[in-house]
Amino acid sequence: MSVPLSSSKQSTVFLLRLCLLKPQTSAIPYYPLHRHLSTEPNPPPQDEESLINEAVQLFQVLEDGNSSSTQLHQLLFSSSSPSSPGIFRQITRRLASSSQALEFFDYIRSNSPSRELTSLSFTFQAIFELASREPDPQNKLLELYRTSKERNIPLTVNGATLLVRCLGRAERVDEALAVVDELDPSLKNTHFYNVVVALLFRSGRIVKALNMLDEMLQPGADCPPNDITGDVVFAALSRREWCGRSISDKEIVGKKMIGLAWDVLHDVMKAGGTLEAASCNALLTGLGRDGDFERMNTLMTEMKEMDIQPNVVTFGILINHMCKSRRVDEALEVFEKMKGVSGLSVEPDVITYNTLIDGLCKVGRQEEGLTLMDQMRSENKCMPNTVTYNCLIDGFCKAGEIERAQELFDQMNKERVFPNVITLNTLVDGMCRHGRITSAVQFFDEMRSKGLKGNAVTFTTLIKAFCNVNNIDKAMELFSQMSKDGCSPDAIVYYTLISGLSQAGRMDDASSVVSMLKEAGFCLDIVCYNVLIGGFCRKNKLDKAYEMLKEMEQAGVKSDSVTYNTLISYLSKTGNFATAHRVMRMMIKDGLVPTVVTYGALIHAYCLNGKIEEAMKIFRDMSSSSKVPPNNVIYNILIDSLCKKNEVELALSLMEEMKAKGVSPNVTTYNAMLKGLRENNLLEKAFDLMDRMVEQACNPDYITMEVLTEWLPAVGETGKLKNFVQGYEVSVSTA
DNA sequence: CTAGGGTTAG
Repeated sequence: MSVPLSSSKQSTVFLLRLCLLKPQTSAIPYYPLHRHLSTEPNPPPQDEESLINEAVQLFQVLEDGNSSSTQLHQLLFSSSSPSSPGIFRQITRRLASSSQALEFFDYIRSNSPSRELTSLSFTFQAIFELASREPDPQNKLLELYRTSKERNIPLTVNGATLLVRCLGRAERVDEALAVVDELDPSLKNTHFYNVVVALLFRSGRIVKALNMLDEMLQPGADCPPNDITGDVVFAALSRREWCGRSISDKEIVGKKMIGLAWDVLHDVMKAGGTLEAASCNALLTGLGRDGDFERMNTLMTEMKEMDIQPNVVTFGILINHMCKSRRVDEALEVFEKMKGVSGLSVEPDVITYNTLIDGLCKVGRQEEGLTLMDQMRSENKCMPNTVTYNCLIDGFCKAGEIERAQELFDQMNKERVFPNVITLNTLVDGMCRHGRITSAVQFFDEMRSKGLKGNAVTFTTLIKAFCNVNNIDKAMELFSQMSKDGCSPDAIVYYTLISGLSQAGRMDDASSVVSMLKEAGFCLDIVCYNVLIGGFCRKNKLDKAYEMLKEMEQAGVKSDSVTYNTLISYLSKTGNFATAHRVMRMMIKDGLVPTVVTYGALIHAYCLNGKIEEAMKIFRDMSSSSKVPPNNVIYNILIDSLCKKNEVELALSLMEEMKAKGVSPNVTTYNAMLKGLRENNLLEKAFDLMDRMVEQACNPDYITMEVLTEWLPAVGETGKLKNFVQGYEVSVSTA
């Protein structure tokens, strides 16, 4: 039964479909729109049928030079000929080829100049249809499209649809979009929009696709979305990798998608449609991705009100997002609740457990994670899998308990839970981070011999580790090894290596890696440019740094505040203050705001150049304008410089100011201050600071200890030094 | 549900 629905109902159908993860039969009758969109006209009545056949035959012989033109003319254009509106289109459809059809079209036009435009449009559509079934349809259609424009024949919606679909298939998206713009907006129908939106999503033009969808949803528009539209949007929504977009774009688009889905779901609710947990789960996932806890909560409440049973996935989403925001105890509460509250219990599955175990490990509660693994076995006969072990191994690695991690690795092997590349990478990373690079490489080799190969992540981890210990040669060796191992480097591998080389001052090597990166088809991003600019500056190669800036401009990569700060820091450190200030003005002109780092760079450089008054001036400036309040790095620079200039009183007053403004001192602050106090033998002040350090649990470092052990015993204050050290031992034992 | 990346002032 096909009952025409009001447009609001039709959009409900769309909304409902949009919200369902799996297609389901809708409770609301669905009007088969496609029947109205079909390009097949109704079969002609019998008398017309014979007229059409006759005309087709006459036209074909006319081509051969016969003089049947009068006959044809009479058949088609005499006052007695029963020309129904679609008659020419019918004839055109039956001609042998699109080129013949075009001739026929011109024939009618020259014989019936008063022919109305719509009729001609439909006839031309028939030519498009013929061409689309012939060889090389894309070029033929484009050619015909040009012809139609030359002859001033407007497109029909189906003609346009055909063109868009055909061009889209040939990935000639821009040409397809030109067709879209060409079509009379009032002709656009649902089918047309569906084809266009699908094409836009497919070609990654998400924003444009969403705008199109908005057009469809406009109250006045006569093209309500149907289930196909829903399918198209859903396919796009679940496709996570929207390649080639920047993060901010992704966010905007994601928000718009979520917003659409949110409205959709609520329209369904208002319309009294039936919803399943799966629909809500899809939306919850999106909201979670957005970090929108508020609306997640609202939705959960609404689910309850509407008697929609949450399932294990629903709880999984909630638990996951609580864990991800480090609210593990709340996650555990939800976990307990799902198991047995108000009669309807939902059994946790291995994913639920893994999520929680990971959450616990990520906040350093890996022992509890281990307990939970035991619990899943015993309480739920739910066996741990590779992911379970990976989470726990990572937890113990991050805690520096590499042996425990290795024990878990052995245990999983014994239980025949097979390690995968993530297990490998997790252990390799853990070893590297805790100074066991050699073991990491050994383990990597061992696994490879057993058939577990590494991937780009493994190599990134090792390359970074070797760069960190300044073993650049080994890092480069690994980089060349990876291609030999049949593992192609991704952008992250290149970035890591470029950064390591730049940090090590090996700018020639860094440049050659940049060339390789480009050869591999990757691009430098802003961070990578900043890394390189910083590297060139440190090597005093300002010309190279400027080359990078030029290249950035050509590549359309905008400088950010880090870029400017890097330059300002270099310029001012080399005494080039005038240029530094000029660059700062450029920065502002460029729409960027000087940050605390910008001021820090200038202040530091003024201090280094002995211009402490200039430094103080900037410092007072930033304090008063207070848009950029000084942080402890700024104070540390000044305190250190003042102490070195023997202006200890001034330094002490800055420390008081820090206290008043709630900027916490750190070990660097205390070290600078204590050195200054030692120079002036201001013992009482030093004791005061030492007490403050203990109070604030600010751990002394080797510099602190050096200063104090050289100073206090020499002035007979060994007791104070002992107390100071003990203060930390006490706080360690109470912790 | 699990693994890897880089930058600027002390």
